Amino acid sequence: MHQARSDFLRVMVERGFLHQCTDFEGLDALAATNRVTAYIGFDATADSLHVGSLMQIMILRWLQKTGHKPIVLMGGGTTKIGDPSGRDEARQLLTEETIERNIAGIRRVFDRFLRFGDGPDDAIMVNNAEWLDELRYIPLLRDVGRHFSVNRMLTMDSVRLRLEREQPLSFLEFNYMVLQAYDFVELARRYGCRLQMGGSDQWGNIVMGIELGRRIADLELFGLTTPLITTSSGAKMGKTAQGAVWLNPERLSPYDYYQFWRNTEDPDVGRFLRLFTELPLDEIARLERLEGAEINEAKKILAFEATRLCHGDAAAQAAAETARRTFEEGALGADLPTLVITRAELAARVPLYALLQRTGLATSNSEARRLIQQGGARVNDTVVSDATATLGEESLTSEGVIKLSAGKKRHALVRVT
RNA sequence: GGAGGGGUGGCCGAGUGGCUAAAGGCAGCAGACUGUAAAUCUGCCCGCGUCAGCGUACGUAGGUUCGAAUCCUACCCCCUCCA
Repeated sequence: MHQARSDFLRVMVERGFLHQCTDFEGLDALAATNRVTAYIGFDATADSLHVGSLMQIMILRWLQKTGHKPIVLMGGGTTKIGDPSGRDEARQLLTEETIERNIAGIRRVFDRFLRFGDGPDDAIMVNNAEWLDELRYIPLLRDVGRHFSVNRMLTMDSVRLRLEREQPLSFLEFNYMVLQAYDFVELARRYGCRLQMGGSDQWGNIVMGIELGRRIADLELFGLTTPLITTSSGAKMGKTAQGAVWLNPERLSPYDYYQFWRNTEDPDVGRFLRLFTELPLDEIARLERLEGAEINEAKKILAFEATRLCHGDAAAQAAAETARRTFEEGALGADLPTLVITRAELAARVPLYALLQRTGLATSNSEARRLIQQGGARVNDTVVSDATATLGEESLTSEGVIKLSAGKKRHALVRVT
């Protein structure tokens, strides 16, 4: 489609990050000759981000790699109010301390992907609470509010779709786009930020920011969005059995993160390699041509590279090695989730279902029992289908552990002290 | 402020006094088939319990009944229309 002159936009196009851009040629010309400062906003509702945000993280990374300056904007101000979307009555308001902690956790994720500092192309993280907290209503209405047309706002997708579906839309939420537009202008003033990026659902908000910048500060700003990413079977990406696929190791171990990518559906492999690894495009083209069982090689590379970016080389090696030993040799991998119990407890015999529950392979004893009855539970790779079975010291392997499995893919170890 | 409609299991959504731990769908788990993929078929899917047992559950709190998700009262929340 587009021929980009700038490294940054060329990467965006070639690797599939670009969905829409407000002025492709203009931005391209700017990025080809100047260092561009760009930002993406993130909520501070959890202490980590999940793969749903990974595209956004990757474009900030590419931005930096191609010589530009990324700003990570934390929505500390907006989070304080609480996102009013949906019909969910129990949205608890986050306290200031929680938000602080969340921002700190998210910062650790970004530290893996970006280089922060004071240099011209070092990334910075800023919190919109810095300016939103101090806004005064009347001045805001006079200076900013008068540039927004309600008629226009009502036609924006985010609002229109809600109204058409007769779903509630609070005034607070209606104002989100005003605040977000204001953020962009504030970042432009403070840091010379010229570009806002985001998911395709942010298009309307981004455009509002650009218009506001032109009206109140005579700024020429740009916007760029990424496509909404789903798996080829249509599922929203980033959900798994246990919940969201988190990017920090306290929430999801590097091994599980590796497994998430390892289990990518065939048709997604090429696309994911382009988006979530930094392998050269010709190498990716080669990998995605693999067919049948051979595509598993490509999935291993995807899993390894994606894990490396997020958790570092050592963790990725360990995860890959554990996966290899567990799946290809049927042996034990050191990285598997491990439960430690005392030798005395084991000697007194422990029900299998209890161990399954305690290792996290089942969420309750009932679920563990069902698992056993359905033939999905294995002890040291032998199926055990008696729901009343107990384990004792005889189950310890020569390595001094018990390997428990739930189905073919989920494994855990029990060790004694 | 007035009138009407509604709050059911992770989500959607049936259910108007016992047969309801609650139809159906989605999501999820396991088995079969495979390539740690997809699709398909089968079983499971509140908790505790070595079965058929018990405990909780249909917005919240009470009440009526031998018996309530279903009836009554109060409260909370949501939606629509009117003012």
